Amino acid sequence: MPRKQRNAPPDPEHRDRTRERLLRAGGEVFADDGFRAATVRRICAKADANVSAVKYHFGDKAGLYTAVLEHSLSASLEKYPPDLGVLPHDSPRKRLHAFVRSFLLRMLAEDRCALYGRLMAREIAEPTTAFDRICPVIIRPQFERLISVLRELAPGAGDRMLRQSVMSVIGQCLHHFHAGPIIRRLTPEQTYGAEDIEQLADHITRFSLGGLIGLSTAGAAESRHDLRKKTYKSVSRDT
Amino acid sequence: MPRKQRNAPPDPEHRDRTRERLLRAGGEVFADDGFRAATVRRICAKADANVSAVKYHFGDKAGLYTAVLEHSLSASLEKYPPDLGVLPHDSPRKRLHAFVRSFLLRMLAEDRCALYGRLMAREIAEPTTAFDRICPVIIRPQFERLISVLRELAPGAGDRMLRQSVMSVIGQCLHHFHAGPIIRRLTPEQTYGAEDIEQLADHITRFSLGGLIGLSTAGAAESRHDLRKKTYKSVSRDT
DNA sequence: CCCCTTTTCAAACACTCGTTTGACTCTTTC
DNA sequence: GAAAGAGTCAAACGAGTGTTTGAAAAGGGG
Repeated sequence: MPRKQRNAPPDPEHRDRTRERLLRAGGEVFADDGFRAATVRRICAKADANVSAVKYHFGDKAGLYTAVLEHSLSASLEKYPPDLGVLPHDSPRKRLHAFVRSFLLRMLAEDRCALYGRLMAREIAEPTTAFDRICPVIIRPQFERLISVLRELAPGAGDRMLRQSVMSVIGQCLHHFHAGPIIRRLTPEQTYGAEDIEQLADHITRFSLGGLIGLSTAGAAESRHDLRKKTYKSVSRDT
Repeated sequence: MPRKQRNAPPDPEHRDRTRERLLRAGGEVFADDGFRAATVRRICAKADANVSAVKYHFGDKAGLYTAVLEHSLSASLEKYPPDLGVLPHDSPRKRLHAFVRSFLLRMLAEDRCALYGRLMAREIAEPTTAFDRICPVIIRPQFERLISVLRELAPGAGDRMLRQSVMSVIGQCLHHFHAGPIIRRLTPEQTYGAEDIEQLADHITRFSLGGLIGLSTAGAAESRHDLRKKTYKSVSRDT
């Protein structure tokens, strides 16, 4: 519903649609700076709109933010569907690769459709009031989906091991977003073009596959008493 | 040099040392909120000091921040030395475990000595002007040290694989700090007591050891053409 | 004694933030 | 043409921020 009620815009040439320009500019600024650091003035300047337009169209800054979230969610799901073309009966490792790849693409792709992934990543690092609505419908399902994939890859693993493995996979992916500027400085060889993301998805997938195997097999054998110096009483194997 | 020149404090009972109270309060607030979100008024309230004390003792907010950085660095190195008692001729996997464990402890320990790790983690996610001074003396050496450990664990690995494996290890550790609140909500079973950190260090170490093995061996065998659907022209094996 | 330095304090300054106001333009409807 | 609504705009408001000011307190040295 881009055309509002029935009144035409005041300036038919400049094609009003201030609301949509605000959504677009807001998405970029929120994704770059996060909710708190982003300013409505910067968003409005980028959208070539007056500051009071935020109040008129969205109520306030938080209203614009939630509108941006919902708007970019649909745009992202359109381009990067949850499974990225992988069927549920594909091999688990193939589904793990699809998960990692889509996760990375949603955050790191220079495409505008990657806005939602960046917003989610910021929401994880610095939750806003919108997190309560996002968690059960976005975060939680992805968490459960990844856990089911990992469970197939490590059939004997216990719940704690699976939970922590999910964190290991997610942590690897998110790190390249949150620490992106630092990584670029520390290792300028690492770039984030389309091919780099594909290669990175391969790396994280293989690294995680190996990690799961390492957890399942070598766990009790040697690293147990080799790693620890003072073996705490806890650390009961959870498999 | 806590005692300044030669004059005693104006209030001998209340034990001046405003400067040290500011350092302590500043460390907590900066670690909790990050440099930008932290406010000097909150720090001064916590330190029971006047706002202008920041200007007097440290020049400005940035001066207090760098002073906090240097002050907490020494306190952290005292309790969590770089190698945590691991000798350079220990086995590489033992050194990897020591690295991960000290990395986690420096961030997640409830101890006040973990301030510096938290400050570093915030600096990685949101660099300040102090990052330029910190990078070559703190970040870079840790990066190189971890790379040398991983190189021993995967002798045939190429530079790119090693770099990305470093990011995989660091990313796993940092995730538990940055996403801590979300993890606690998503999986309340995960806590971060002293024993939990030890167990977490075990998990990340084993996961990463397995990941390195998986990268070195299974790399070319199957996952190569199994994972990819449209095989980009890049992705030259770097081993 | 007065002068000097060090340190503290309440108050204000200059700035940015999100938000609000009231008038204004333009279109549609009666 | 008049009334009403949709949308925009410059300007200001109030609350926050980091920073600065100028005076006052306190002790040491001449």
